[in-house]
Amino acid sequence: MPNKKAKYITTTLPYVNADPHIGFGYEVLQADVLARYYRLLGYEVFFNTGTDEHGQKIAQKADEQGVDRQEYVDHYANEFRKLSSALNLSCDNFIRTTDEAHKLAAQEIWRRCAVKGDIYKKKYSGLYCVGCEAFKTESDLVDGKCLDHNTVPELIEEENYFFKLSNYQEYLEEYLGQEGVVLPDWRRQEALNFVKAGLEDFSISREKSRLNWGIPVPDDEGQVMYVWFDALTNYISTLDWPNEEGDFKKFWVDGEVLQLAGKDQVRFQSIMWQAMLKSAGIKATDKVVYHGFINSGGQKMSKSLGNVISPYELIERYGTDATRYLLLRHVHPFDDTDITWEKLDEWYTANLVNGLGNLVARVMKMAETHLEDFTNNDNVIKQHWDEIYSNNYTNTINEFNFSETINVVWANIKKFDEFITDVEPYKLVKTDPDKGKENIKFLREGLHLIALRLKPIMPETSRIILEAIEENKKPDNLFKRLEN
RNA sequence: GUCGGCGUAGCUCAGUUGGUUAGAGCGUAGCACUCAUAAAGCUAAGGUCGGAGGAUCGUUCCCUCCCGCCGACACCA
Repeated sequence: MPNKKAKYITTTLPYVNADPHIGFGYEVLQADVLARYYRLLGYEVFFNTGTDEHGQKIAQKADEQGVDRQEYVDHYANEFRKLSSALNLSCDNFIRTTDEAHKLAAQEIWRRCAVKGDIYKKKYSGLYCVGCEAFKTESDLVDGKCLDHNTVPELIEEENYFFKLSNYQEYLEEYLGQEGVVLPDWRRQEALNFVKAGLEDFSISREKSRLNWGIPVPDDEGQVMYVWFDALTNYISTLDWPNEEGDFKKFWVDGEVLQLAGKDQVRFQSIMWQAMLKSAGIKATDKVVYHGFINSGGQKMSKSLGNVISPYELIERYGTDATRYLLLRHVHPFDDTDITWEKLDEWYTANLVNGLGNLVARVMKMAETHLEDFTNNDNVIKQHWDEIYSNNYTNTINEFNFSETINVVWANIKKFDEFITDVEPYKLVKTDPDKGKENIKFLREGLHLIALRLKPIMPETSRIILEAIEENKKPDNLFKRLEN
């Protein structure tokens, strides 16, 4: 399929100071569905994810645990890598910000911004809490004291590098003025308002004496980059930038660049990162899609509340594809969503066990019993290819409304269940074998359509169904009934 | 405080460029079927579309005010 723009898709990189969060699991699944879907349509795709491993909090955590910092991040990077395979992600690269190539890229983008005149050194004074080893803002303090340590922070002067975000006010207003660069659109308006209110320069380095777990600032022994400056660069270092040819050219420059992120990321992804790119003379991101947060029992998930639902727990209880289904269908693509084990169980049973699983069982049982074998219907599929991936199915994916996309598939399932009750092919096949078989064949083709549509969403389930159709054999139950 | 969003069946949400009986899925109750994972199908119950006022022949859908919830208003990755 010629002349199709390549597609670049990336998630944000989770900060490795905790176990994988379900919200990140959702984000990475969104990316995976898009990647698989675009590949299915013949696009060249680069799907990036990875881990963000520098910074104060990580150094602190590692030190607290008495673990070597590199070992600490190695451990967590591995945990996140495992999540990728546990969710059956089809990512093309898993980047770590401690990778050597990434470090060089971060330093190169720094240099380019510096050459442009957008980086300068400035004395910065702030309230520094020794206990936290961090600067505090007035809003962090209660009665002038640090909440965590109940101490009054010291006023400390530090010289840091700053990025001239103020240079990009006009540019960002123009960039954010374009419909489509941020989704949902009201977040774009928020970002635009933020920019219009006036932009201050941002500190992008820390004194090495205070924090040394970071990428060294080029040509300055005394400073390391502040994490976010380093981390944002991953989106292009993963494409082997600063090599301007190859993947970078194909996917970033000539391709369509899509980023996925949580709603707390707007300032970083759509403002700072876009200014950095502009400064370094690199094309802007085409679109950033922001999802909401996942809560549980009406509250933010937290260890102290004991309401944390982790992606691994979901996978353990329901399996990989069911977890993909549950998150992609029942988490709202843009707004916050509340989930509980009770609801998850309900959705699992109603839609997967009684819905998809049962339909596959009843159709394939009839096919196995009454049809001789599989008749290759590749031609039929080819004929209907556009139809299968069209209309609401495609429209909703293009709007990143995966929940609606899956609704389309489940509407198909409902239709076929109704058809079976209505036509009763299992009876018909006894009184009028030809007609009965014709109907069963029709159902099997319907299943084929459903399996194709499930490909990006539940790849393994899709594969099993397609295989069953090919072998004309009822497969083992797709989804086990929950015990209690 | 300023700006923005939301409040629709028990739950999660869709919807209306204002027009006869307001929708879906899940859940609940009943009927009925047996190909299937005691599943699927049909039917029903269940809503003053947050509240009050206004403009309109007419509004859940427009305007004003009020109540409630949420988000943005910069150094937390």
